[in-house]
Amino acid sequence: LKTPLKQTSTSQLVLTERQLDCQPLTTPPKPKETPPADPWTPTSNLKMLISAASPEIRSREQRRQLSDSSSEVLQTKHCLQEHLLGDEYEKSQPSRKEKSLGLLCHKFLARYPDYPSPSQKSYICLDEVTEELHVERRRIYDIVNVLESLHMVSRLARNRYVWHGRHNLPQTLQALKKVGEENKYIQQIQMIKRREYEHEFDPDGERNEEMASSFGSSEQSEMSFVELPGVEFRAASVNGRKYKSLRVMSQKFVMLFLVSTPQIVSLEVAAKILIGEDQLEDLDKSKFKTKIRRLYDIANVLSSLKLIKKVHVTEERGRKPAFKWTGPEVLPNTQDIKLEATSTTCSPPISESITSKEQKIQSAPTSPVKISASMYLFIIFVLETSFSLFLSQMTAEEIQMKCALPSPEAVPKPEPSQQPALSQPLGVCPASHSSVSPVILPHPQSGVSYAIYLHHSQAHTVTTYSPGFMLQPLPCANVTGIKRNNSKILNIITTEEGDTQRGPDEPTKSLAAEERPETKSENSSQRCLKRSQALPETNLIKRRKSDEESLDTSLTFFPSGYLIPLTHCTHGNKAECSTKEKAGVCSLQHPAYSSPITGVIPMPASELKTVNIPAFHITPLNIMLSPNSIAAAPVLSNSCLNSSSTSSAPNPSSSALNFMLQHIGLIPAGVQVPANPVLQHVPVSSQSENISHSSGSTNVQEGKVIEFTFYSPINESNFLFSLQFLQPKEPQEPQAVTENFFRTPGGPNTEPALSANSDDTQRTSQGTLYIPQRKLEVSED
DNA sequence: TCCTCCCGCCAAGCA
DNA sequence: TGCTTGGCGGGAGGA
Repeated sequence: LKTPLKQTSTSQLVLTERQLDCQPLTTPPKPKETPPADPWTPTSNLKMLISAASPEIRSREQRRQLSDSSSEVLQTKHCLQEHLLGDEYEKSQPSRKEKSLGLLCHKFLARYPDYPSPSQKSYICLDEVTEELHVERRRIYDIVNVLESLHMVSRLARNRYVWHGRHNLPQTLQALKKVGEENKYIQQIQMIKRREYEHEFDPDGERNEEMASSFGSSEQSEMSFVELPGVEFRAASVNGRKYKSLRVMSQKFVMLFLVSTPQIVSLEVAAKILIGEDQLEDLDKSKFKTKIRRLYDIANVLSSLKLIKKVHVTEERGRKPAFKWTGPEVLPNTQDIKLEATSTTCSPPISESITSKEQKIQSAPTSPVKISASMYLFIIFVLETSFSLFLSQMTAEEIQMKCALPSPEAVPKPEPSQQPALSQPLGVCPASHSSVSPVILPHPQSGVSYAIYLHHSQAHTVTTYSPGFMLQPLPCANVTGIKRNNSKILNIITTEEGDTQRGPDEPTKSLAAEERPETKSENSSQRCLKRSQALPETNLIKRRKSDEESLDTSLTFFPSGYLIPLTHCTHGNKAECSTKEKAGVCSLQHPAYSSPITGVIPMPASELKTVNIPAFHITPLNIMLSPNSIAAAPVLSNSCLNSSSTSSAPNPSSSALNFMLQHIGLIPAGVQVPANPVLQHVPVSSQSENISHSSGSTNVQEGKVIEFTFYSPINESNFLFSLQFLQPKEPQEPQAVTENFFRTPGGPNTEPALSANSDDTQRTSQGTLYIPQRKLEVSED
């Protein structure tokens, strides 16, 4: 059926006319025909626009006065319309825009005070509303559902609602933010954005598989309506349709804003997340369009409430509609504040619960010293990505030859008595999971947990830690020096937080106290790989898969790798080293020293053909971790990097970069920096000063470099990073790319200085992030 | 042409 | 059983 064409007949309101013409009506017939007091006319809508633009006149009484005073004018206009010709009259009809849900919502809101007196409840009768506003019930439901999602109204009975106004709004937003964090919307947003990029270069990529992985726990996390205590939810068909309800969609939409930084959400991303939670596999176009439609409905109401505002995010691929949160800032609740205060005044015991720890971290987003949880996640991600890329592009032989690492047999096993004082010798762990034991590293803010697969022989050292917070920094070891290549890789795979979804054979539930069985089936490894796909980029997975043939099969199931210097961890025995290790991957050069960590993101030569200028690199270079730092970093020595030459040039990991930039506030959430570098001169944004979680050492040097220190809540160490905005003035040879890659504070290819501070409280790691200079803008309509 | 979203069908669910 | 509620998608109007 088509939308009824506009009628050109005479006098009455368009809507009234339409209602009379169109049978049957969903709206019950009016008991009596009364002259419209506030009809849909351009004048009335102009009135609404004016009132909407002026909050002062938004009170109910003033509105009604306006309406009354203009009624005569309106009637006169109607008389004029009666004498107009059909075309003219049609032109005089309210345009589509004037009948928008947003304007209707304005009218609806004008009927009730923002903050009604608690003693005097306002009731909403739908029949009255539809009558007075001259709209169909269906439209009122749209409005009421969104208002109900914010607990501005609640349903009393059929046709009857209670108006709460904005009294509950702060509480509601706080609750929604909390739920949004628990549902890991940050990660989902990042995942979608990342995938968008990858899809550009890999349209046939295995997106669904990765998405499914990233939304793996969505069924579990899929929540119904978020209620507030004291605000009862009595939706009529709540049980049957709650998952698709506009109410729930509205709440989720709001959550996306509340957890995003900056608080800009594009419709596309929101729709994908909402679809992803419903049914990922059927990610078809019609479903997407439907979600977008609903989001427009919701956005119109939220805009009327002045909670969001439409903007456009301009990126490389064009202009995208998005919405920016303009509502009240949602502060941590009192419990979080209390936790924060506690954490700053005394050292919490090691056995402090994860939840408390997370809350503490979450509650200090603007701490001048501590890193935000997002930043922490970013570090994990960058390092993971770096190493994944590295792994995916170097065959075992290459690793062996280029790194020229001694075989594990050549490495003397340290005496057990020495181990506590020694930093953890690290290397590439054999991919065979038979020798690894998992622990969970919970991500503080958004809930993604990292399952860290320790070597079997290492697991026991972890069990000495508090099970409540499994990874704890140990007293600083006596560091006498740091050399490269002393690495033992611990596998880290990302998992969704919900342990309940794991099978009984899946080990991460056991936290640190459990050891992994010595033997682990290949299927388990594959499951690990699958879960690991939640974070690595799709093309990485593909590349990794394509490289399986060239890699030892033991690497096939090597989801990702981290170098985690764990003091007190014994290095694995020889039996734990697979053939891969024998090939030099899991070799230990100097067991007595901790590992300086240097990362690289190789770029295949094929990409260099089209990307001949290294606009940016994300290179956690020369990350020097104190031996007692429990941190993650990609494993690759400078010597490896240098010898990589042109065959393994850096790959700009745009996803990681975007993650980084967005979470330090340099670019909006809806903006992506593409992988293809386009060099534009953009001075370092003043936003760089808004790195609220940076330390006092943050500074901008000549508008080109930002250094910031962040604090790892897990190992309680500081990391020093610098963002360098590069503007190459001339194309560089691939070799130059490689050279730049190794830039360190001391210059290219310099030996990283030992940065472990003598003061234990200032243990520092360093890295350099090369950021492209790009133009990114958010425009408002 | 694409974006925006009005409009009303019709099924689920309630009284 | 009639009415309420609301998912859904066609397609109109606007940019």
